[in-house]
Amino acid sequence: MAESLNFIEQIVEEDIASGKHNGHVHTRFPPEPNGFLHIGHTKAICINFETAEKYGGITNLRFDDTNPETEETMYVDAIQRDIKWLGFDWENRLYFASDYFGQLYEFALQLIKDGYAYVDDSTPEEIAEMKGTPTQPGVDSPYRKRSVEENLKLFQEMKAGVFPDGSKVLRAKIDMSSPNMLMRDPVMYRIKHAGHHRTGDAWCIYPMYDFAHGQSDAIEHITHSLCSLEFIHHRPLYNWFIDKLGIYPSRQIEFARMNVEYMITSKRKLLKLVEEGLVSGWDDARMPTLAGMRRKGYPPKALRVFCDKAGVAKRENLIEMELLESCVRDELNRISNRVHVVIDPLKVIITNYPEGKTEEIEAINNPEDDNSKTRMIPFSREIYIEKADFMIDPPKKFFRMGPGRDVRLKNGYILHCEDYKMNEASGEIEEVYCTYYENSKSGEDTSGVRAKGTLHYVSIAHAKECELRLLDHLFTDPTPDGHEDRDFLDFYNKDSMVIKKAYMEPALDKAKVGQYFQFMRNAYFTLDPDATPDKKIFNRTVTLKSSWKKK
RNA sequence: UGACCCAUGGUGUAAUUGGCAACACUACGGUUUUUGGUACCGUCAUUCUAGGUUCGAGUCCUAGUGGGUCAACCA
Repeated sequence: MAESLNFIEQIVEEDIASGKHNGHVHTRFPPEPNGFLHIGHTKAICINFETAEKYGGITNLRFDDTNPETEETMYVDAIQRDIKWLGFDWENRLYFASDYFGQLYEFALQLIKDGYAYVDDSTPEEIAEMKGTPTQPGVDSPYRKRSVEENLKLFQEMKAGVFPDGSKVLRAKIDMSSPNMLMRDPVMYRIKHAGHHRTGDAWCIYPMYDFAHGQSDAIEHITHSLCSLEFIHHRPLYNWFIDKLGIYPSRQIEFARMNVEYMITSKRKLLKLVEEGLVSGWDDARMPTLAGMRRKGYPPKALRVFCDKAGVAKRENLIEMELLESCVRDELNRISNRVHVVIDPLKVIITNYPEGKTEEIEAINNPEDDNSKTRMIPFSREIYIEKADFMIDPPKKFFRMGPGRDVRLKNGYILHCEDYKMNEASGEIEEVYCTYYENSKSGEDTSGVRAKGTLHYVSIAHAKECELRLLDHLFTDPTPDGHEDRDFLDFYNKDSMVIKKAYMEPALDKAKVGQYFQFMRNAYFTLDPDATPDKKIFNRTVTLKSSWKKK
């Protein structure tokens, strides 16, 4: 049973088989530090780290920090924290493209000397004009024929800071009539008198992506440079620079980026959500960022499995949210402790239970875990159950509480519903009266009573209040930025976070950030960092599946 | 009036490289259950179209059709 390989793995295996790079596999993840990592990056991180690991190779973390105007140290820190949280390790191989500015400058000098680059004084508009269109060839810049000596002198002066921003650029001399727009003398260096987050004011010229990325790959001896499909047109240029410079032949391979329903990955749009206050920040639990998903309660393992299951290919794709949620539930089912929390309380009085009496009932924290510990749940005469778990006139398939019915309390007794009190004016049920079967306690049930349904509850006297943040899709449309005539904000889901008060069992008082809980029969939750010792706040990660449907 | 990439169920990915279309998610049935959860079982496709090569085509060839990408001193 040969396990099937994705197309990248096939290429890697062919390379290993042919002895290329002595069978070494060395990848890199190259984020630009101008935003938080999101679900799309997660995919790229997994592909880069996992393919290297699969073939005994290693992966570098390299910040592509060639644009001083948008990049910040804060993002550098956040990005590292997020990758570590996912569980990947770049060990001591943390690099910055800015570390190579000196080397890159030398490379540029080399190309100028070899007649492959020239300084252009044209304005951005003129350069765009001369570039032509996809269907019309471009024309040569009047500065294209400058001598090597003049180019060398001007480029050195650019570096020395004698020219203002935007007055000159260094361009590769390739082919202005190439059908590939990127080969029409692409800009290699531009002048920016701006402070850089790492190099400060040491430089006033900065390399463009195309003259930094491939060269950085080569410097680091990256064997397989895995990137998303939109860079496919850059590959000829990537190879052109490697060829003309005679440097390490890294190979660029493109895969289709992963799109997920109800999520957007445009940094510009994500930043807009933050800046307009539609979310509380990059780590808002509704954001498709790693920081946001962590806060929402998605376990890192679930995210990794999700990316693996989504697969790797070159075709456009839109992954259903259900697959992500399935992965999250699967992991959470395995690792989370079960607890009792009542959200919409209905008071139940157990009339034959002694007033003032309290019992502690032992409950298993996680039945899916053989090593699971237990905890004690208080039980007393007055409890809360969910409003939805009681009906005056229930249909036949309703297995919960109703007048005259028996129902099991999870980690408790079997109750027999005797009566209820209804508010005549509102029609709302205010209290329910039950009796309990004394010999029906969980674990030592000798009553012989068979109850079809099982409810969760909290003892009113022992329950504590907490706040729940019921999270839902940030957008009401699966592809909010996929409509030409509509702005993505038109689909902002106003109900993406609903705040509710709830009653929790006392054990939850010790909940910590990073722990996962299953609020039984309801959903998975995790503690939000906004919580204080006095006020517990839980984020709803994902609901439990339910085959019970109200008509 | 160009170049490049892509095309398999509702979704995503497979198919030993020419040999009866598989897996996962969803949906819908059912079994088990002190969570209407979990687990388990079952059901759901004439591989974009038309020709061609072949004993045999999702895989190869030709021509279409459809979708995506490329014209930032962003990455």
